[in-house]
Amino acid sequence: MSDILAGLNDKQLQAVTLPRTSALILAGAGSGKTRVLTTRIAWLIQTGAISPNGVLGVTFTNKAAKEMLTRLSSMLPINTRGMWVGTFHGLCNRFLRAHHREARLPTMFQILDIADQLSVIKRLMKQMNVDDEKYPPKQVQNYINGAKDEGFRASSMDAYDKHSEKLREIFAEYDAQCQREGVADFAELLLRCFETLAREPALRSHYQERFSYILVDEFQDTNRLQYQWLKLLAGSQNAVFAVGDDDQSIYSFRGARVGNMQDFQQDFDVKEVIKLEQNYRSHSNILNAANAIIAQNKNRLGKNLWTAAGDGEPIRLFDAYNDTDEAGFIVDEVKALQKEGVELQEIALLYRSNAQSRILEHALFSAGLPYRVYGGLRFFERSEIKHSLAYLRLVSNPDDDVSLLRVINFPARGIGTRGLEQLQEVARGQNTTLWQAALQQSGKIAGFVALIKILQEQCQGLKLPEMMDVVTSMSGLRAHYQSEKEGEDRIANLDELVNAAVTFVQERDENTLIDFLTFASLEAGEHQADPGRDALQLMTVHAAKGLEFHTVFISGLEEGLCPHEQSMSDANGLEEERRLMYVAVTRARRRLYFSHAQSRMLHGQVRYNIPSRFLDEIPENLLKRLNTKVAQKYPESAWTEPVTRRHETTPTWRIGQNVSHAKFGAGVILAYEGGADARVQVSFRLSGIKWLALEYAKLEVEKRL
DNA sequence: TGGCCGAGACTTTTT
DNA sequence: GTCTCGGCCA
Repeated sequence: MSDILAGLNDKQLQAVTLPRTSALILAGAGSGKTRVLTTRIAWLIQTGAISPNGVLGVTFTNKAAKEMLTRLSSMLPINTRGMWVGTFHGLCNRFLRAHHREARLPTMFQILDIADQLSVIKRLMKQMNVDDEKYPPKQVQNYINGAKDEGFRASSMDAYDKHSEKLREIFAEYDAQCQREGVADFAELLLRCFETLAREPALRSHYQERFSYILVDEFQDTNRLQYQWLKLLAGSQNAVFAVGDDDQSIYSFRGARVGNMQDFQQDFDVKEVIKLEQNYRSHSNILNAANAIIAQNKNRLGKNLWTAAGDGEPIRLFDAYNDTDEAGFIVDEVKALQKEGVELQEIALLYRSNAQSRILEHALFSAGLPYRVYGGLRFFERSEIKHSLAYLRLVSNPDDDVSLLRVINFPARGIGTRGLEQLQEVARGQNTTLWQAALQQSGKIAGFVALIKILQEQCQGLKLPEMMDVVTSMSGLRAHYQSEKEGEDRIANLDELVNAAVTFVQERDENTLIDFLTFASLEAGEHQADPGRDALQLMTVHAAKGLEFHTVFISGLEEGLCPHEQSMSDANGLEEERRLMYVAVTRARRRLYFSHAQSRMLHGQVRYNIPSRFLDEIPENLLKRLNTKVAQKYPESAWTEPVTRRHETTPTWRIGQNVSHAKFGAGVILAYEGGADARVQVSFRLSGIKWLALEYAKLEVEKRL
């Protein structure tokens, strides 16, 4: 009937044109998930089922939200600007700004990122005299965020001993402190929105009536709170269209709950589960490998990818002598691919952990190959940017203690630790913010107060980019960096911040300071600039999710790295590692390389790892082994045949690891010798130091608590 | 106040 | 191996 449906396959079409009921779309990698999602919205609007206002579209990343809106406006002649399509956090923020009174937040509340949050926690703990050895601030932060992700406040947390009581107490104090300062952390945005909707029937029914169609992307990544939030907005009437892939759930460590997919079918009485299994990305050798790997997982809804595109090339497997050798191999292959005409930006080097990138970078750098590493500091996380934003935040809300502390003595104005301690003392005594306490001070602190007041006056009526200029100059930031030896980059970034403000004002109609500050918090910017240049893409497997490349190298496929040693002890952890492998494999369109190294330098130690068990799970006929090169390159003595046999749960050994032996009891590994008859030196608690041949001695990894 | 040094960490991180 | 953090000193 209309051309927006043209080219959809049967399953996609079925999903797009479902009647108004809740449905679960199991969308495999490369199955056209985003297309289905956006076409569904377009179809609903086009057929008159709903107006653009009645749609709620939720994603996890700004990128995905933007992509949906862009595609939508290319399909339909509508203005997408006012539509409620965005990230969980973005939409909740929008709600909280609109209903700040009901949500009990100040008009200009500001958003804390993880670093800001940590500094609040540290400060608070110092104030409360909590021992940070016993309660590492990072752990406290995880505790608080974990609780909020589950929908809990301090008051509903269990405490069964001194330790958990203390944590709960810090949690409560932390929330009180944020409330005083008028700031909200990421999890707070969601929780506060949820609580407000739950508490205010009028608001709730307003939104429930408005959003009769709710669409959710990456449903497998939702946490408990997000699930409850969706449930609340759906009420008993609205249709939730949940798109996700349980096999690509790789964020459980951040609170994602795959189980939400099962719960969803129950709670929303889902009659329609549609599987999108046709893959439009890869050749079938790649898909068959992915299918074979993921089939080993017991806990899944079940799905098998297929393609009409033919077998394609075999997957190339390289057995490296060590990590340098592995990197050298990749460099050689990349050069060959380059000669074949493959663009560098179409080639990805994936690894399990960031630490692995260094050696690859080194090899690429020596070979003169341009590359781009994802995952470093993002634009809005840079210190000079955070400093100037802190001034801006103070202009907008001087009660923001985090920002005040960040810049009260930066650039240095002679306000030392003692002065600050005194200030904090006063604030604590009066139960107010640092700013309120600072207003009563004289001397240097009064000077700072005056500066902020002047900035506030000067910014009155200015446009955003002009404000930036005023603030960075008058605060002395610019001058400070100009006098710094290595300050050029920082100055350039400050200029870039002004540019960002210009673009922000142009792209959206918003022009207010608070909108920009919110934008800066919720969208931390690109991981690295310079995307125009043709360069290899280096990133973790996590970062690669959602992307695709002509060629993919997956390196470090060794037990202990992938699966990671800290995840392989329990079944759930191992299954998630396998999903990670599945995600990695399905990134490749045409060519896929696996590599592993017999030894590699990790944490300053040489470690000898056996090949990843995931390699064993791939049918041999899909693989092409490329071992010959290494055998020639290295002398007989140094080269040992790749280990292919192995029992189910062979651990990898490293120095310092706790192990236990049937006869000798518990001990610690002192040294390790690799090779054909690998042996370890163990210091046993009761029986002293011994060398043990790994082939015979039954050593077991000591279980962690 | 800044800089230097030693200790300890160190999986992944959409907002 | 390399980065960050905290303590201590000039």
